[in-house]
Amino acid sequence: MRDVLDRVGDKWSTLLLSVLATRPHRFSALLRAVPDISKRMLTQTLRDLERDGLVEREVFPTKPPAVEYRLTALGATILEPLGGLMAWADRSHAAIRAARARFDALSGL
Amino acid sequence: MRDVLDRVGDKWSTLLLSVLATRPHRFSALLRAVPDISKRMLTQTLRDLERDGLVEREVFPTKPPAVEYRLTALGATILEPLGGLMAWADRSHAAIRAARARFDALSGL
DNA sequence: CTGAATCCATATTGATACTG
DNA sequence: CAGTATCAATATGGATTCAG
Repeated sequence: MRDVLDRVGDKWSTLLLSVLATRPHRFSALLRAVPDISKRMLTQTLRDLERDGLVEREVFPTKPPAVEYRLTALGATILEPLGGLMAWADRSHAAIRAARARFDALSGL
Repeated sequence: MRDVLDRVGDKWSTLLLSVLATRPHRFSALLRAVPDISKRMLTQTLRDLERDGLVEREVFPTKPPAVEYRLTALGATILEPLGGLMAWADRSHAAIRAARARFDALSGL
């Protein structure tokens, strides 16, 4: 349970799942689609998602090789609950920012 | 957006929110309710949740002092989307474990 | 193009000891 | 009881380099 949510809560994992929700992407396309992710973290996060069966990897034996990543059926099922959470974050970010400002103001006294 | 989800994805934050969902708890009660969390991480996570306005802290000026933590109205609103994700994790953990076993078996060849 | 391997700086965390 | 302070161990992430 904990380690399942650990991945869900991972910054890059959620971003990658969101991007792959629209359509399959190649490695380099993901690199461009997710600003600030390093090649290293992209590889590692994709491996984790693949290991968990949320993403699948297809290699096209062209030269140079192309690799496409797509959501699996299982991976698609997480989009709804994940979307619920992102919607909450969207609804609440104003309130959260306000709370942070209040808190920080009081801390600095 | 990212930093909002960062907290949501945090292992201890989600656990604490779940525990506080049932009823307010005192510091030491939380320490007992969440196995393996250290005093240090409990303090820090509670501060973060308080700063974000999801949890509030009430000090009773007794001797020795007692401090109670409870969900705020905002904090209560996250329970539903969070529950959705935990339900997903619950539904999917078998499939995920199977996927991991498959993946690890192939990796070890 | 896709990725593995290495090196290194920094961030997180646990353990411990101390305080109001 | 409810923290804070400090230190040491570890984990994490970026940059770089190399390879199929």
